[in-house]
Amino acid sequence: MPTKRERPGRGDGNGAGGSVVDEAIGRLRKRIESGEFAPGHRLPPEAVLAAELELSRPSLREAVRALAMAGVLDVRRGDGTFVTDLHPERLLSALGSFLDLAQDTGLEEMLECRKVLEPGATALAATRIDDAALDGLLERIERMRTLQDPEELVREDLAFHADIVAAAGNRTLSSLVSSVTQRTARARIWRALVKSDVLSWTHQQHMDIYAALRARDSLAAFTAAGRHVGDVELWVRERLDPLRERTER
Amino acid sequence: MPTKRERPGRGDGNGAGGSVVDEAIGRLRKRIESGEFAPGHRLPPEAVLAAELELSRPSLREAVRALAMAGVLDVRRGDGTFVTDLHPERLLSALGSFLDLAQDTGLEEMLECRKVLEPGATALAATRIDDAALDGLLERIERMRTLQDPEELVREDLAFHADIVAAAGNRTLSSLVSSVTQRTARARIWRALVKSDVLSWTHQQHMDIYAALRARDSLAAFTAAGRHVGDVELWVRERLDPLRERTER
DNA sequence: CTATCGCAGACATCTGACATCTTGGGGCGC
DNA sequence: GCGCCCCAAGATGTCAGATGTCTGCGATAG
Repeated sequence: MPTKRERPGRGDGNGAGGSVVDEAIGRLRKRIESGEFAPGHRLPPEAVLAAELELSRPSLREAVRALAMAGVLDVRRGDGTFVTDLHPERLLSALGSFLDLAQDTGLEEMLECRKVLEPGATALAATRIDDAALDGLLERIERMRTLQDPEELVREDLAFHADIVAAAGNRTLSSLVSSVTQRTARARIWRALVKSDVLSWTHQQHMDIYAALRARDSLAAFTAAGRHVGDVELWVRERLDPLRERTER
Repeated sequence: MPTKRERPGRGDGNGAGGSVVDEAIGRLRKRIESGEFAPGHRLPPEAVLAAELELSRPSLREAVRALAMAGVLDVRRGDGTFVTDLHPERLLSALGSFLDLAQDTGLEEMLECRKVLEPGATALAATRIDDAALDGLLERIERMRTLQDPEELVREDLAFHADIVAAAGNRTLSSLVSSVTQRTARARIWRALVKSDVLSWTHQQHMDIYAALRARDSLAAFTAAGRHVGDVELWVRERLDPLRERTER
């Protein structure tokens, strides 16, 4: 029997699975991989494509919608369906936009990822950051001293770290970090935690990181970022653990 | 008409956008976020859900398919549609499988990400790895000495590093690394590069990493992994650059 | 008590049609 | 001749209805 089509557990759904739609996704994927549908390419109208793949338009639309969700295709109403630029950061950001649905139990894992990512990214940034970006960072630090609204403050803190990673000049790395960071940024979580005592030590640590970057000192940047994230992790953990016991079933 | 439905730019497709389907995706997302649809929960039949959201079944199916692709929903034919466990690694691996569609120009960025990720992950693994995992690593190293087929060898090398990251005990971190690593693992690229001279230094470096892990020495593990990835980067770069000039348009 | 059969429910898919938006060209006025 | 406006073609967006097929569980017979 050539195609017995047993069910491979349908692990994550994509690939060439048992359904017509999954198979269409796989076929479209292959045609993109092969270069037949290059980045920026406009693919045939839905009706034509559906005929080629031998399925109905609604089913094709499901496949296209799925690929659009993954950041691979870009459908423009009234115009056509196009292949995106397929830049890693686009695919990663599509991925990351769903990461904040993760269970709260994953928060510690996320923080641990930050602990791995940010020191390296900051060290990398120290070798490449330009003066304009440095001035911007200093500006953000100063602004954080004046802000009172916790939500605004968290946003600014996030932007501070995002700017640093962006200064590393690796957009893939940026997307990776933002995927993880965004997850820890749920306002509703932080709002209950943020108190006035945060500013005291975060400000100093931000200044340490800034100074290391200004000096283009990778090692110091690595150390400062590592300590900062580590302290944040401790701070969050000791405030979250008692809260978790209460919500335990 | 009550809902004027203006278009807010339709950023990357998801969220509550201009189309009925996008809005349905956003609404389902919110209901999952709010806890109304908890992990493992079975959501209403398509017909009922379509009625609730005030759209047709094909459109609802597009939304459901998109969320299934993102690893948020799990549709079982003949049974129903369920919310997955929403573990970060599931969400990451679901859309992460599309990362290898990224343009080849991103390969250097990917390697740089590995340079940031692997040392930290390896250092973390040094604090948590158990003896069984260590034995498994040694076994892989030995197996790599005997293998000849480049493809098999690359696969084994990948598994070696994946096992280390897995030993760090952070599944989110594992998925993150595998997203990046998998991208650099395109067999067609490596097959042209791998030569017999690879084994000499990779074997020694793998042994260094193994020794550091066995000693539970985080710092040594960090250093060894960093040097290994750095050397791989250099090795790839000096073999890829001349090849790139040739394929330049 | 167990194993098998059958039915109801749920997803899978198709056919066909209509609505709406984008785009580019033709007609009109200047 | 040049530029603006309008409209028609094409593409996606959405819907309705109908039928196939599989899963899971209860009923039934051994």
